[in-house]
Amino acid sequence: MRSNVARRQPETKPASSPASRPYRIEEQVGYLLRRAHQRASSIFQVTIGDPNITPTQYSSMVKLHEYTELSQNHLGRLVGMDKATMQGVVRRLKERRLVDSRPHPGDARRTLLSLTTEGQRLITKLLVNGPAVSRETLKPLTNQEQRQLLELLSKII
Amino acid sequence: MRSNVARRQPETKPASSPASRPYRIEEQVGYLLRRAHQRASSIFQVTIGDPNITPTQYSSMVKLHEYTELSQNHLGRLVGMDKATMQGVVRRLKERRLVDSRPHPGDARRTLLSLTTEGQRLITKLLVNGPAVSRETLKPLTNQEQRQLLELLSKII
DNA sequence: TGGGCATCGTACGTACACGAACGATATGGG
DNA sequence: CCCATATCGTTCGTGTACGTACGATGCCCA
Repeated sequence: MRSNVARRQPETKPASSPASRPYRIEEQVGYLLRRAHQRASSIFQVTIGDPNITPTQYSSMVKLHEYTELSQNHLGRLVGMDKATMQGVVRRLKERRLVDSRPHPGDARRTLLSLTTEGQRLITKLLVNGPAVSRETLKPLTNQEQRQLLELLSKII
Repeated sequence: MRSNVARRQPETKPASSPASRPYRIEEQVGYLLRRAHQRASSIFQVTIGDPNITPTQYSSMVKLHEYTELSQNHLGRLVGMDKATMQGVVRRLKERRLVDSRPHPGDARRTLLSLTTEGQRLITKLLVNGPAVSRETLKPLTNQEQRQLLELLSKII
């Protein structure tokens, strides 16, 4: 198609705006968010202080540290995770004895989650490194740009 | 709440900067990037025009559309994906007959990938919707903010 | 008070994402 | 020419992430 070598400027004129730029995957938000998230995760992994704790496990433990006790569903909503995803995260935390559970007294459908003593100890330790993770991730930006980025990301969630 | 109901201000004084704000998970880049990426992915899924094509499959096909033929490793570098991840993406695209492969003439280690005719047809169709995905994802922002966000994300990758 | 509807947690399937290890091949230096 | 080293693609294991379906339970209201 096109003619001999194919490439550059595929025949999609977006037709939307007249003077629209060519469509480059590297300039699309979704692509940039995926790459940025990749980088942030890898910085987290080497900076947080325990290579076996993942970002989602960390957020879950931080929330449990704040609230003391939460149902699995409620925790999932607080950290922005699907209940199906939450299930796996909680299972792994329980297997490692960082989280414990007991049935909800008044609602037999729910399970109340809380940190074990070891979980408390670990999250207290990891929280010290939390700021360093963000600092390292945002390093390429000036202070003002850092604030801007956080604000813009908040707006599109 | 503020006082007796269990928390706020856990006892971690970050100790780094004197006047540092309390550490809230919702204000950390990594967390915001995860949430933003989630939202972008779900917008992609309902907007791109084929629910069976994922964002990474899409980027891979766009690159193959641009370059005509690429080794698996090279493609992975272009779209920012690990070679192990690439393996699965390519396998699924081949299973659906959207991508084909042939051995590299001069290097027996490599496999050259290209779009099949059906792959060409599909990506040409999906590319029409590409801009709409980004537009929808960036909808909460003004034009200037949109440009800012893209620039800031590029900087931290 | 009972039936319909929502919510909670679980299970299964699919797809990313990456580290680690591996075999095959390529390449450069001695 | 041969070996050390690097690259290419594969496989395995672990951990998100979400849709869908399911059973159990709770709750509202007719």
